[in-house]
Order: sequence, then structure tokens, then C-alpha cells
Amino acid sequence: MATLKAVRGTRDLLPPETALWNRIEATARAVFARYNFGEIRTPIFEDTSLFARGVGEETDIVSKEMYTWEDRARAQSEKTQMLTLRPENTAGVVRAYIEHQLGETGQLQKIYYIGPQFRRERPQKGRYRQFSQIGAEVLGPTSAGSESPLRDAEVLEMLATLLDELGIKGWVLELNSVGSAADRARYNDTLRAALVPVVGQMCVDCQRRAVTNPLRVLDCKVPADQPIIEKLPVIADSLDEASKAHFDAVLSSLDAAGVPYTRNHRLVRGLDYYTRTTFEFTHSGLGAQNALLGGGRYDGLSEAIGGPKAPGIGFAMGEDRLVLTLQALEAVAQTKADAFIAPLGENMNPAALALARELRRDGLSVDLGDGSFRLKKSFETADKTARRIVILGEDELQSGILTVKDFASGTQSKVPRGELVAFLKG
RNA sequence: GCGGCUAUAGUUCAGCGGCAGAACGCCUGACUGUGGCUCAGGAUGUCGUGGGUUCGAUCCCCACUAGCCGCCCCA
Repeated sequence: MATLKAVRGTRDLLPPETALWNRIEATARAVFARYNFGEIRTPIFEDTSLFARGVGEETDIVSKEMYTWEDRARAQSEKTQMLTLRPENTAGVVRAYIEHQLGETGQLQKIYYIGPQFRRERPQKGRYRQFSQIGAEVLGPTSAGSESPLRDAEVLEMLATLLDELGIKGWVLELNSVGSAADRARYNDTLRAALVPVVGQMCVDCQRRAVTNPLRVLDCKVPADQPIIEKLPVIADSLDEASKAHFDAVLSSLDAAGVPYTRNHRLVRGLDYYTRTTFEFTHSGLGAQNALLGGGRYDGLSEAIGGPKAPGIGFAMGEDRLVLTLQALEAVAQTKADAFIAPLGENMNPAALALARELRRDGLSVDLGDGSFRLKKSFETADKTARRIVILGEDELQSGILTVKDFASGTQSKVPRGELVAFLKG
């Protein structure tokens, strides 16, 4: 029988790496709490039409990357339903916002999530079919200030803080505005027209993009095409006055807060729902998949899936990519237990468990060996998993004075049982 | 979905059309209640899977699977 393996694009996360995942998540939760965000947990699968309408039928995600299946009907009369493993979480959050009528509170909703997402792409480094995103959304009725550029700036400032606190050195914030839906349509026409005379000199991919999705031409990395792309009209010139003012206000708030950024006229994101501000935080250590996180404003998303007007802004961080970046930046240290208890002889095992229980109750992390181990083996094992070894033999049991050796210093001490906790905590 | 590279011990990797290798790690002992350093010894394995060529394939060929890199796209 063929051995079973994790399916393509999925993987197991093992210790000690999981400690890094936990640290990242704990740091994110702590930062979100300081900005007064609450956590949401939405289902891992949703009605397929949520993503079709929310993310956009024509996007790559919806058109070719979703895990979709027909749910089984339980009775003849029951209609089957198309379900999809969530490829991103913003649509689910907005669905929940609508379903629970959170707009009726009149308050700005500040929500974060941490969880797995699923896209059926070709796996490579930093790209998996099940991957984890940490994201947050700020949305609500216009009267709650959800449309304010201050919200955009605050989210970006929060992200700068979070990446700094995670210890991600060398991140770069790239910012653009894609304007309103009308602005974008106008720019699309402008771009299409500007491409007509030059597209013949460009790469085959660009010739295709010029027809299917002109905005994507801006993403082209072929060196020979760059001079042509440089001369194409930029979207900033197609924005209406309101979108321009919004973007300027975002930038001046970032300047005031001292958050560094670079404007990138060519930053075009692949989800249909983005309006006005779009951004990416990138890191050079990730290779081709260099985006640590991406996000933007989505003023029309709620309405697109049948809800009330609820402008919002949010982002999704690739947790897998944060892990890769941090692993490249620092060695992941194996955490060691405070003590390893080495019973000498199997008849000492019960007393060893009792001692371990005592120490653990006082908050110490304790590994427990086995009386069948020779002392040498206990030492070898202990040195790998703990900072100290506590020897529990007949002598120690009789006298109530335990032998403790510290591996870092090599010093050995005799410690009365009553003082052991204090000694190990010291 | 397309193109390129790769797949051999727990790990990192050599290797060759004719007995399967190294380093590190692991186990045992020198050392009977003392680890690290040292020394002596030991076990590593469907050579990714399936087919083909061949007297004989881990090696050559084909397909598949998986990983990595690039494209597409994205976190």
C-alpha cells in the first residue's frame, strides 16, 4: 500500500516551528487589542456565490483556484447547494456583518481573524494550497466614519507597528489608489487606448493582457517592456477629485505618523472589490512571492453581496510568509524545559511522578525520564530537552535532599526538597 | 494551468550499467550514581512510484507523483 502523505500544497507544522507560529499569532492579537479590534471566526466554507459575487467572477481566484463542490441533497425535495472552501476571508467577514446587521449598531466595526484559507494553485515556496492568513477589517456605516482616510492611515500605521513588533526587518510599504469603480473604468479605457500604438512592441503576455485585463500590463516584469510601461498614463491622473483628496489625506496622515511608504502607480491588485487605497507590504527575502500582506479599501463590497452600504478597509497577511521571513532572519530556538527529573531505578518512578506534579503545579516546565534509564542516558536525554537535571535516587528520597545539575554552568547542587521550586525558578 | 531543475539513511548530500556510501544525528561500550570532549564498535535504506530497455537498472528511457525555481496570479 502506498504510504499516505499530506496532499499536495498542504503540510504539517511541527515543533519547534509551531512555537514561532504561536508567537506570531500572540503578537498579532496583542497589537490588535491595543487598537481595540475584536476577533471574528467565520466558517471555513461558504456558499460559492459569496465569493463569485464578492471577490469577482473574473478574478483568477474565483475562475480557477477555488475548491468547490456540490453539497449532497438529503432528500429528493432538497435542493443541492454549491459550497466553496474560503479562498480569502474578507467576503466572509462582510457576509457576517450583513447577516448579523452589525451596521444597525451605528458603530464602526473593527474585526480581525486568523485562520486557514484555500486556493488550488501550483505550490511553491511561500505559496500553499492551505495557507493561513491574519487579517483585519474596519467597516461600518458612513456615519460611523468608515469612509474616512484616517481609517486607511490608522490600519497602515497598525501594520507598520505589527511588523516591527514581530521583528520583520526590512519591510517595504507600497501604496496606490485605484479610485472608485468609475475611475477605474475610465482608466481602463485610457490605458487601452494608450496601449494600441505600442502593444505590438511588447511581450506576448502583455499583448494578451492588453485585451483581457489592461491593468495587468502594469505588473509586467519583462525588462524590455519597462520603458514602454513607464510612459503609459498613470491611474492617479484618472481619479476624480474625491478620490484624489482621499488619497492625499491618507498620505499626509502617514507622513504625520512617520510611517515610511513608497507610492507605486503600478500596484494593481487582483480582487475586484478594491476601491481607492490599495497597498502591499513586501519583503525581499521571499523570492517571487514577495508580498507579506496585501489589502485595501472596499467601499462597494457589502452592496455587491446584497448588503447595506458599508465602506471598509482591510488587509490579509500571509502567516506562512511571515514565518519564512522570520526563519530567514533568526534561528528558531528549541525551547527547553526548566528541569528533567531522572529517577534512578524503576522503583523510583512513582516518587518521580509525584515530584513532577509538585513542580508543574508551581508553573515549572518539567520533563520526566524513566527509572529504567541508566544515569548516563538520563543525562544525555536531559541535556537535549531541559536546562537542568534533578536526580531522584534512593539517597535523595531518604534524605529529602535532591541533586540538581545545571547544564549551562555545569554546577551541581544539593537542594532540600522544600526549596526546590524556588531554586529552579531562580 | 504552462516551462525548467530535482528526488539515494532520521538530516544534508556524494556515487556508479555489476555487493548501497560519507558527514552529522541515533544506539552500545570504555565510564556499575554524572551529559558535553575523546576513543572503540553498531544499526541505518522499497535508491519517490509504476512501466520499459538490458544477462543485469539506484544509474539509461517513458509516464506518474512530490518538492524547488520561473510564468500566471496572489498572502
